[in-house]
Amino acid sequence: MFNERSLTISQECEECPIRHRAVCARCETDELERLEQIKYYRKFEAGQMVIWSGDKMDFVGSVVSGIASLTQTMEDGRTQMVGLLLPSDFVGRPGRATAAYDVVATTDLVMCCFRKTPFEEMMANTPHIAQRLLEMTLDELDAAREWMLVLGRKTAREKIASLLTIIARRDATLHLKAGSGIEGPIVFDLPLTREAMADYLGLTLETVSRQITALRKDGVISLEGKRHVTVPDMERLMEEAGDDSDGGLLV
Amino acid sequence: MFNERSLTISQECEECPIRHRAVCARCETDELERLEQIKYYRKFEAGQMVIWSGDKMDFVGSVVSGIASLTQTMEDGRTQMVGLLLPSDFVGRPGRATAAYDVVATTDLVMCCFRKTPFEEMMANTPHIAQRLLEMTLDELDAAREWMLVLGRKTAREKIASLLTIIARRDATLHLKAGSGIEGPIVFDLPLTREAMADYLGLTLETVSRQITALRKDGVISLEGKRHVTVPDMERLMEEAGDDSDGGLLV
DNA sequence: CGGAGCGTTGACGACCTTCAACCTCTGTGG
DNA sequence: CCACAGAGGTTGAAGGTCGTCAACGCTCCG
Repeated sequence: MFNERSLTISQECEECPIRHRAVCARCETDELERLEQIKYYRKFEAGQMVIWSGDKMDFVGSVVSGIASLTQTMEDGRTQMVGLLLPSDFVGRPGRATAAYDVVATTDLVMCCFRKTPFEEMMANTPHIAQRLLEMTLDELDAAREWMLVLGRKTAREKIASLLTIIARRDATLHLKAGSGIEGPIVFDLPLTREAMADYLGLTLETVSRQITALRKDGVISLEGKRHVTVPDMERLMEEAGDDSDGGLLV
Repeated sequence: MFNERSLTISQECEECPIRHRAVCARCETDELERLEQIKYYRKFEAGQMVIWSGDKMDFVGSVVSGIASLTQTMEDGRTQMVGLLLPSDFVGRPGRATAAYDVVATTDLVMCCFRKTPFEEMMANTPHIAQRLLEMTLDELDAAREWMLVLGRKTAREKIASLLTIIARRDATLHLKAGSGIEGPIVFDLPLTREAMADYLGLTLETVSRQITALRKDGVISLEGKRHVTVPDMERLMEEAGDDSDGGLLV
């Protein structure tokens, strides 16, 4: 296979699609210039490992495009996804030498990376970066806790509906920037295989498949192919997820 | 009942039991003096609500002694504990106006509080506080993700063993400060009711009770009363938890 | 064509929940 | 002083949800 890791991708920070949501969101022009000097891009193909748990982690970075997943694995092979990394999400922990989780490219993936030491130095004298990272970490903590409720207390059907809700909501905030209302059917593609969904939800892939079929038969969603989903009534889906229909706190 | 909230408790930061682990851990003497001016203590009795989810949250603070829990509740009453707050843990989110979770005093509780606005102002010009808060938040995120594996993939027996392991480990790091080895039996009291354990583990209280009985019958633990636990062989307990026996990353 | 990857469906059974009875301990009031 | 209620906990029986094992379909690709 062609190793794409070494590809050089040139991109100005000012035109970066994640400029205003990533760890650099609050940086001023001069700060951005310094970041620009130490950044480099890496590409991964779908399915490729980005980092192995326990390995030395000599870089940190942001997801620019594509999706990556954070997973934990037990000795006997049971695995649980503990995070879904979307564009602008941050990978790596300043101050820690080794990776705590496996990071896998779920789709083709582009990351904007910094070697750890220069980044940590910049963080020390650039409050804007540390502030933004704190904000992002607090958001992730909220998302993780939200997910604990899903894992601990929801039924298989509710779990699927919850996942679909999250993906639909994220897609909505991405696409319709203008406040074109949340009415009408919502359409999106599942970025995950049935197995990845199962790992996310603490289910087996068979149960995921069955519950998706059930939601389809009950008219909550409709499918074209395996991955293309239409949600005719978003409120209905959220009821199935067991959430308040007035929308969660998290975006 | 006697309302203990208004009690004044005087305590010097320098002599504070959580001085070196809490959000103020990195503060210099002068920074500590400023914190001392805006801090105040609050006491809660076991079972008392500290904050209701959705309520306006006009303070933040640290747990000084006792245990509090963070819980989420669904409309139909299902509840999931999403965090266990031990001494030195931080409560509240700078930058957010309302509480995202219920906070309940699980035992009698003392908190060191700051009104939110003055604290946020201090944070803005005291990097030591923001740095420490970032560190603590990253630790909490790790703990939450560890817990996602427990909730999503472990059996009831493994869940109980995991909880016991966490409590035992924490108790060990608290008590034997000198490196007196991790050999020999470990003894501690459960700070949670069976119901609270169930809420933490995503189980019913009956299942918790049955699995504790099973672990006792199998000699993994022994009990005096309902709450006093002896672990004769810590390694055995960790095997039951499904963890690597060589100890997790998290303390 | 054969195989791999992804997905669906069925049969069966284990694990856990649900519902219920009962126990112990503690504090309260007659 | 005892009765009683309530909280916390244990145990049993029955049933449902979801996991396991297996067969099969589809699409893509060498």
